[in-house]
Amino acid sequence: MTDISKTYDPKAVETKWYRYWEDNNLFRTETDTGKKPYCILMPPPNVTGQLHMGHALQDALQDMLIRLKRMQGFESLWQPGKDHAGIATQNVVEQTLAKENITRQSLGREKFVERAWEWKKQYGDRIFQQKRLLGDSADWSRERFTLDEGLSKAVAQVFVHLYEKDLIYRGHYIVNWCPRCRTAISDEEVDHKDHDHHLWYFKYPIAPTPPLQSRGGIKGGVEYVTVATTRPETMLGDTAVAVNPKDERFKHLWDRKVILPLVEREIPIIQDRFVDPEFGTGQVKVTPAHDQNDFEMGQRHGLDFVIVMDEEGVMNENAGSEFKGMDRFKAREAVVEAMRERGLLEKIEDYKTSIGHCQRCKTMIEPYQSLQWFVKMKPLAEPAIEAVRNGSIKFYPKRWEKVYYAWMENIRDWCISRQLWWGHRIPVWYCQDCGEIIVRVDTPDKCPKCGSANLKQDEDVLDTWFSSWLWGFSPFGWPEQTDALKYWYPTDVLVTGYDIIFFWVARMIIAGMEFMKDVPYRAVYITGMIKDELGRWMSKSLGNGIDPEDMVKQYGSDAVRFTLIALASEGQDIRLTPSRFEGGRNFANKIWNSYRFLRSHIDRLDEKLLIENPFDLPDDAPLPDKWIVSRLSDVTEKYIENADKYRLNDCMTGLYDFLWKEYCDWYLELIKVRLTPETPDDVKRQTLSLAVAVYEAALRLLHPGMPFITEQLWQDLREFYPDNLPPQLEKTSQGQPFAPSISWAPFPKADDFKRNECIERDFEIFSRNVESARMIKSEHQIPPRTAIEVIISGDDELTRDVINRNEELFSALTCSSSIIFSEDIPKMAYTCINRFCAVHVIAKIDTEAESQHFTKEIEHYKGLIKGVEAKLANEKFLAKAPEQVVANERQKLQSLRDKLTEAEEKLGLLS
RNA sequence: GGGCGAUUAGCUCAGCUGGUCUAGAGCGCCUGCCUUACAAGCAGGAGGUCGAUGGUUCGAACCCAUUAUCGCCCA
Repeated sequence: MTDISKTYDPKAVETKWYRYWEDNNLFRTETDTGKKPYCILMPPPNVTGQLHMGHALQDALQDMLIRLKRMQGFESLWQPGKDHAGIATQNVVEQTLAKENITRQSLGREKFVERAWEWKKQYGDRIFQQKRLLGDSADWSRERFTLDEGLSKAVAQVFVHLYEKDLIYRGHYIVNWCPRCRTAISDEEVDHKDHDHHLWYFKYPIAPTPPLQSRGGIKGGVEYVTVATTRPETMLGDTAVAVNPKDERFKHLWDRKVILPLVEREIPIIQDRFVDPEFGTGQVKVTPAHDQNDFEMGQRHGLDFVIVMDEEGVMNENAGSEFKGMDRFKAREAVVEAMRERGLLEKIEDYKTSIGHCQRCKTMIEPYQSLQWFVKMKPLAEPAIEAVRNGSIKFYPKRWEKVYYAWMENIRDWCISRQLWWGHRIPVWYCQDCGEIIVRVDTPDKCPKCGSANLKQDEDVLDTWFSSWLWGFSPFGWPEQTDALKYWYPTDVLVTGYDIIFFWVARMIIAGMEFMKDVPYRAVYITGMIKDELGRWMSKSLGNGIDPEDMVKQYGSDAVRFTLIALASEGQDIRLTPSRFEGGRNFANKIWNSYRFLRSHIDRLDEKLLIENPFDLPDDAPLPDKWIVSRLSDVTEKYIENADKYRLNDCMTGLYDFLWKEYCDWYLELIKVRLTPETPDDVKRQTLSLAVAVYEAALRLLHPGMPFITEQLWQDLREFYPDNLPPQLEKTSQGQPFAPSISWAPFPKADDFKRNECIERDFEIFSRNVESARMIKSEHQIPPRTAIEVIISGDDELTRDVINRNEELFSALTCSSSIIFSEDIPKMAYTCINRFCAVHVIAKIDTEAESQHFTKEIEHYKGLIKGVEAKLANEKFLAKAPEQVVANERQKLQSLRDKLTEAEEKLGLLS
């Protein structure tokens, strides 16, 4: 570091060191080092993904843990990977094609998939390049992609395994259908939102035979039932009307039929105990192919299933010629209108209801009957529940365990087939000749039953999460029993947000228990989510996102990381504004400048090498030295404790306070007394050796959270040591690929440094009294550099002893010419009482300077008063300005006059 | 309807097992300092009856009950 700039400039530093780390393979891991393994699985981002603040937060936390464990001597693997993101990627590629006026269908499946791979090759690495800007120390050489050959094999293997265990089945069921994505999605991918909606009441005429038994509801000779619905267009697919068998009101309708209007289909009236008599009229329409409850009712009563829409939500021929070809919402209006025209619309009520939307594209979900593949989850869930219950996996914060149980205990079957082209194609083949279903990992060439080669593979692909849920073991080569699998599994901690506990965390645990018979990780650290300053989610549509890459450019990566970690307390959401990163930047700058201070003093020494064991302090070492070492020990101990509990924010704020307040504000200020030109070089060297040693240890403590600046400064201070290495590194870098880096230096331990609570108490006595004296000076406008006489009273032996032994330091920090202990306090003295004693200050007042000061102040106030008076004398102002503004001006005038009077009085006293 | 979280200084938030909590930090504000590491800084200061009510306790921001407001998740 030839030229140390006055402010820290992260740009040059960050790219330089990231390249150094990668070039020297410092993040590479091996399975045969004899070290204990430590592993975090990086939640695989979508290939379509751009880095957002959530990644930045979670990566900062993960990287901090990974770097910490690496420094603590673990073989520390951060396993990276990407997710093929079926729907998202398919959408992006389709949009690209649309620009060339090509549709997916016109291109054909094979070509389309090729294009998707091309897209992935071209853009898929963007997010990992961005992650490098954050300083992520992942082992990139181990990167995996969910569509890679190995992982695809794992997916097929799992499918076959579950199918053979009868845990995967295929059937016609109601699924959540997204008409825009044109695929089924799972329950978890549906967001329910409350809407102000309507309830339409339709009258269905009762079929004339058998003869009328009751006179209820007869109008103009025709009898009706009235059903209420929130989705009028589905009435075209009604195949029954249902009433509750206990509902006495409708006993007369049993065994009757109604004529479904518009379609003119005769449908039965059935009795089903799941009908809620309170809903609408208590008579409900039944649309088995378009509603979950109705579907079940349809099965119970053997009703027809009439699908009235196609996969894009457009009415089909079953809806009748009047409605065929209409979009479902258009059809809704048309059906209502048609019913009105026929006099069959009884009324419309306002109604609040919850409507499902596709999480990805926000389109309203259509409950839709179709042929899909499902996983039976209940039997799989049981061991996963047990794993958390018996403590094999712990959640941080613990409350998320409840959420996990709630979902697991009410788990429903998982719809895993997707009507997409980009993804793992379902490993099922249908013999076109004999109808045999063949389920296997490798493509069969002929039917095992009839020998026919006329086989057709299932058209659908699997839910992307069907590969992600294997992420606990698939990156290590499963199903092969690789060294990596044996070494790293189970991993240590998963760090992720609460938004994917169901999607991913829970399912990963299920998969781990089923396929590895062990948990995939021992801890789950659930982070909060990043929100905007109003507490809203960041989203493209709101335009309230903060781009981490911009923030890194503006404030530096370390500043962004520090800020995010410091803000991340116990999984609380974080309200973020860009200005929050200033705190991190200022801290980085503080670290930088404290190094400038150390360096500039070392540069002034004739012999620049520092002594080797500055922590071995003699008993008569200065108080500040013993104190800072003790504080270092304490902050180290607390850091390690907090890191074990995933309270990483406390780790960071602890270091912040240590470095800024204790090291810089107190310790460095105190050693300045020993760094004057008059001090002999060997005293300076002694002093600086400890100052640098403490600083170097602090850099190591700080490195997991702020990797770049710490590497830069650590590399620079190597120069002060024999062999260009701080003493500790040599001891432990044996056997490692040798490139000196703080990222391989040993992480400090609390007992590397001597904790001394007596010294800390002494220091508190000292510092409290310094503060008292300073406060008096500040309160009474005594300029900092004006010498004062200090008298201390009410002290005890310890206080007197501490002050006496550190008189020189006390004088230096308070600019005092004398310190005496006395109970005889002159009347002129200013007094401040603290916990230990009373501090009195007698200042020699520089009358001339004070006079000048007050004269200046008086002029200043007079000028301001003149201005305000002029304003208040202006009639136009008084007439036109808002009342509040005028009142403010009056108030301002009064306070200025008060201040003027005060200043004039003080000036009077001086003369 | 069920569950969870939040409510502490003007703002954003810490406060872990009840006891140096006589409640802290950052930002903002006020006063004074360009003291040869740092004005992205230094030295001081003002500002809070910890959402409300009741209870447990020698002692409550913290535990319990009730309640209010806001947010999230599930149905």
